[in-house]
Amino acid sequence: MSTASARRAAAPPTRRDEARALFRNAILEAAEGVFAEKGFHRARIQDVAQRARIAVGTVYNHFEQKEDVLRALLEERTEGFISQLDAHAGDPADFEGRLRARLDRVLRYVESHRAFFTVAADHGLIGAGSASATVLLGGKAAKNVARVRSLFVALVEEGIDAGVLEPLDPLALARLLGALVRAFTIGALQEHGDAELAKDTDLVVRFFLHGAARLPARASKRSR
Amino acid sequence: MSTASARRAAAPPTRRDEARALFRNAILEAAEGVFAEKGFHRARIQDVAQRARIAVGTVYNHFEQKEDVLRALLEERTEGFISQLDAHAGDPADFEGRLRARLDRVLRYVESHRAFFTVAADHGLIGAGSASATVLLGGKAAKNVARVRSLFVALVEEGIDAGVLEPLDPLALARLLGALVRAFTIGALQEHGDAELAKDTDLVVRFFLHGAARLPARASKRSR
Amino acid sequence: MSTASARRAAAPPTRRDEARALFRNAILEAAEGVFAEKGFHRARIQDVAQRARIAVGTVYNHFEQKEDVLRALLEERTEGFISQLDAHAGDPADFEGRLRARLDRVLRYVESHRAFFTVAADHGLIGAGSASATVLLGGKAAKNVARVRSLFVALVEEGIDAGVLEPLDPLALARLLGALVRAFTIGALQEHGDAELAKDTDLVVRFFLHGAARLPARASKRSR
Amino acid sequence: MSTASARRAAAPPTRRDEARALFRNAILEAAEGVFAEKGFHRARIQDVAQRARIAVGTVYNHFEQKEDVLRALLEERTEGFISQLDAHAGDPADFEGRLRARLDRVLRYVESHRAFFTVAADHGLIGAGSASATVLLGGKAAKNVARVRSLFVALVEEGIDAGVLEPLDPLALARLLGALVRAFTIGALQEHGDAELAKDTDLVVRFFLHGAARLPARASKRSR
DNA sequence: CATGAATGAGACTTCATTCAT
DNA sequence: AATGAATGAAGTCTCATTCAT
Repeated sequence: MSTASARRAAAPPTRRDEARALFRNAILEAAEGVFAEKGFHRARIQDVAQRARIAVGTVYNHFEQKEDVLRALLEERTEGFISQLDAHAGDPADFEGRLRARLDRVLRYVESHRAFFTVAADHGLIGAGSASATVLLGGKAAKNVARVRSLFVALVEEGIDAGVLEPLDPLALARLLGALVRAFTIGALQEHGDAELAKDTDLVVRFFLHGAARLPARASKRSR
Repeated sequence: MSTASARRAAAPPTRRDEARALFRNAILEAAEGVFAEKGFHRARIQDVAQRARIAVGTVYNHFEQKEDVLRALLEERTEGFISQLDAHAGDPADFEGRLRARLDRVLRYVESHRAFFTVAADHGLIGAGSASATVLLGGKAAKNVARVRSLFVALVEEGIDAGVLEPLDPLALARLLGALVRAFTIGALQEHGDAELAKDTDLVVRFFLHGAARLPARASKRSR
Repeated sequence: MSTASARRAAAPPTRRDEARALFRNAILEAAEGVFAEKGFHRARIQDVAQRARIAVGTVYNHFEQKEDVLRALLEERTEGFISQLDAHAGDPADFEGRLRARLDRVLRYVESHRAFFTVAADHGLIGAGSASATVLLGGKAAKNVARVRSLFVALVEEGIDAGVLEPLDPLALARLLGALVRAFTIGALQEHGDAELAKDTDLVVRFFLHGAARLPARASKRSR
Repeated sequence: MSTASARRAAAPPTRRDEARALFRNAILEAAEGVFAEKGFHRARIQDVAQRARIAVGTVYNHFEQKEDVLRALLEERTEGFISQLDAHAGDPADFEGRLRARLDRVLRYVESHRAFFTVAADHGLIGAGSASATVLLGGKAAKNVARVRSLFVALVEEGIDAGVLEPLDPLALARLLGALVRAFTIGALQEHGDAELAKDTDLVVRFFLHGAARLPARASKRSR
């Protein structure tokens, strides 16, 4: 996009580059709020501009179209989600521990970015997307969805390899996991806007591993 | 729902009533297709009229606003979903059997109404809805969502009472079940438009009851 | 465009067809005036609508884009110009007479459609067009220009065949004739908005045939 | 025209003046190209700046408005046209020779400034102008048009005085001459972008003096 | 009641112009 | 002065809704 910034990719960001980034960020943050409140279609560029305290035209200096704002928002912020879901250095060694650590991070992350994930829900970031979103964003969003999905797949494959998960179709397992995450993040937020998501990490792990059925009085229980 | 039919619930439908119903139905069916293809906002009343092979004005003789078409579509078609999810006369007596039967019906139903459920996904019928949909449909859709949710709750409570499910928070259990249904219907459809949903009934039941963890050669199995 | 009217191409125009034509005409007439006054780019669709005493949207029911209004105006009205320039039944037999009759009609026609030809001048109908017009109208206008030009060419070829014109390059002769027509119609109108064009027919013919040089007391005159 | 240069008409140009002139020139040249390609309205100041390899703001340091760039371009470059059309020191003494020499220069000049004259055509420099141009440029362009016209008038009056041209209305004769020049410059360029205009000088002179009619085998020819 | 053209509010987007650096 | 991002007025076009036939 910016020829200038491309030319000096290696150089330290100039003051001008920083200013650009500030505006860009302000726009995305404003858009996040407005889209979350009104939905993408009902949100006017003017609303976004107003909330960002800039002029309408300025939005168009940073994004070619309204849709591009949504796309950028999605792409930009998905990174955070993905990096939480990804393995971190200090994660426990055993699968269940790793799983819990990663889901815990994800739940906390979503909790602290409610507005964004309300928007994301509209546009198929996690689990199933919507028809209109698919039409709207075309293949662009698909990339993000695919990345998230492949992370889920990798995670369940890890579990299968560790002998913790039943060696079923990894796609089906990943779908289960994705559904759980979706349900206990976006789903929960939509039932109670102020839900504390992170407190359900254990439940999610439990549901994922053992489902809802009554657990027999297990030897494992005694050992606790 | 339909004021007209409610008013004369007892009286036999006149020819005029039938004609009205025909138009209404044609409109709803057309809308289902158009909404599924383009998303509600991108769909023009004219598109709906065209597909129904009627004039634009005629749509307005049956629905006050564009949104009413969506609402009616949602309300009308949700009935079917709910009645599949509801208990039927010949359902098995044991909880797992009942659960399987009911989920199987639901999966089949969704499979045979793909277009509608693509729309429904956009508007929060099952599991979590979207921000824009909530704004758009206001309290009207909430009622349907609530009905579906309470059916899920009732179902899991049945399972708890039967001693099959762990006596956890029924809302959490219901959310798990809803998430599974959503993932293996709408979620699956969006990954493969031509997915055969019903073949996954067993998987859904299994996931719901036992999760994804490796099942040990269990004593519980023998005891059956 | 109108499927309906196509379906009954042969049938007599319905009342609806007539209404369409009325609107279309009103729009074109309004556009003619507005474009002539302000130029195409400065003319707003709203100006056209206002002058036609209709709503903005109505313009768009008849023309897809603003440019289409200009195109239609050009195409539609060029017919008249061409039919005046074309041979008529009662035209004299000798070349000079025919030429005079045809030019006379053309001058009268332009005189009675000043506004249109002021617009046309902007867009290359007669003689040379403008850069912006070429960009603007693309190949569409080219067709009309070509038709007019070929009429001029045919006319001069007639003159050559009749032995009245020097057998020079017909394209050059046609360019001369076109230039004369342009100069004594649009050119004259732009010098004096209220010029009476038709009184210059003789001058145009004279210039075309004999140029501006002083005519000697010619033998040719005697020989008549 | 340039206030700065007028103020110090007598003083030698400082380095600063020269720098100004360089920028001004670069802008005008860029504008010439852009206007010719896209037409004035479609051309953005940014396009001009880009082609001149300067910033948008710089254009505004040299011209108050976009229209001023067009005006300056027209005024500045018209000088050249006029000075070619004007009498030069070494021009032949007889009228036809003078006429031919002057037209030849004009045709060559236009040929070597194609882009400009494509723009000029849009804005009424020679012969008839356009409605939008008249509105746009107001009285400013009129001055140039008037100058060119008066040159044509002076030229034909010379011819009348010399007894070479018929003593008709000089305005009409001038219009004829202008029309010919227009047709064989701009007109020709628009038919073939790469036309060699100068080779038609003889034709223009011939048409102007004797029109298109077949010339009798004249005694005058022998007498040369 | 069906029809489909008319209506006009509304929103995106463009781009001339300004201005802080 | 040069720069180029910010500004916001303005105009095109869309489409839900109305209404005369």
